Amino acid sequence: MITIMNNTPTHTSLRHSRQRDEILALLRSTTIHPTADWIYQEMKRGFPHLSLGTVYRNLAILVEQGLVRKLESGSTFDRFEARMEAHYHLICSRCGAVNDFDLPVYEEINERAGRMTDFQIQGHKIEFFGLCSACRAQKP
Amino acid sequence: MITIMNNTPTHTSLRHSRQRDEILALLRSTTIHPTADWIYQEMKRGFPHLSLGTVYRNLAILVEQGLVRKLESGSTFDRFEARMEAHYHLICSRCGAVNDFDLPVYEEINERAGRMTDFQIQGHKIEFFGLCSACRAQKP
DNA sequence: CTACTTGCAAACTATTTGCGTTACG
DNA sequence: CGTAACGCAAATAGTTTGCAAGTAG
Repeated sequence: MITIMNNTPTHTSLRHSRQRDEILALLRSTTIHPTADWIYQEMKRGFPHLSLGTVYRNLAILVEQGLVRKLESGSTFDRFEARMEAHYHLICSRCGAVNDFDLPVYEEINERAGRMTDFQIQGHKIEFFGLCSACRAQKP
Repeated sequence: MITIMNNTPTHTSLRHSRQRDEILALLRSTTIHPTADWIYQEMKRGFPHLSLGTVYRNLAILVEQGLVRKLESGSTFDRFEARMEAHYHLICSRCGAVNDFDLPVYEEINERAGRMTDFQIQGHKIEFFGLCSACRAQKP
């Protein structure tokens, strides 16, 4: 049996750096959908001279390589995740926390939508918003 | 029959200004989901000394009054709309154009989601992305 | 060796804010 | 009149970029 790899050449270098590997490892180790600055702060222990520019540059490369996804989480700053299968998100409208939300993905909705528009639909995104349990417990 | 108006006092002034009225009128007259800068450019004809700060300040007030909604459209800039009933959006992943998309709104999905999480769900947002007809026609 | 990557610092973009003046109600 | 709203300009915040030096392959 022959397996065909979908190794679309990414036009991006195959070179690694300890910094880039660590950013990916960090993103894979958490479900909090970190910001660039969170990653930066976290990594400064191991890389005392780390630059925020390096974090942003590597995040862009990882996104381009399809290893990381950027979330425009409805805040003033972006968040990132390394969980690449389709899934939805739950966003706390008070504290901004982002959780994965494993509602079954509506695959059919793209086709259904495609029949209703001249857009060529590529996908969809669902974000639920509400109050996380911590914020629900707090005073107004 | 007594109709109870849900006139929650908005804690926002009831005062008008020609600029604010015009911003709302502009937003109500279009379906393109304008940016603050688009509104600014558009209004400069009638208000030659208009300030971008004024546009932003009024947009914030209109949002607070529930007359306008801010869309974080997945770009570096925000877009605004005055169509306030629940509806979804279609976003061109090449040119960033935002269209309304009148797929019937899944009301039930909030309750269903609520049973699956300790978040107190307030609502959801669906964005479809793809290529608009103009971009589909273009060369890569 | 030779690019790709880094750290540093400056630049950029969208948005917000302080302040003295204008104008709506 | 009093105070919300204005225009102007400076300030923020998050992100991007130019450059000289470092480093992975």
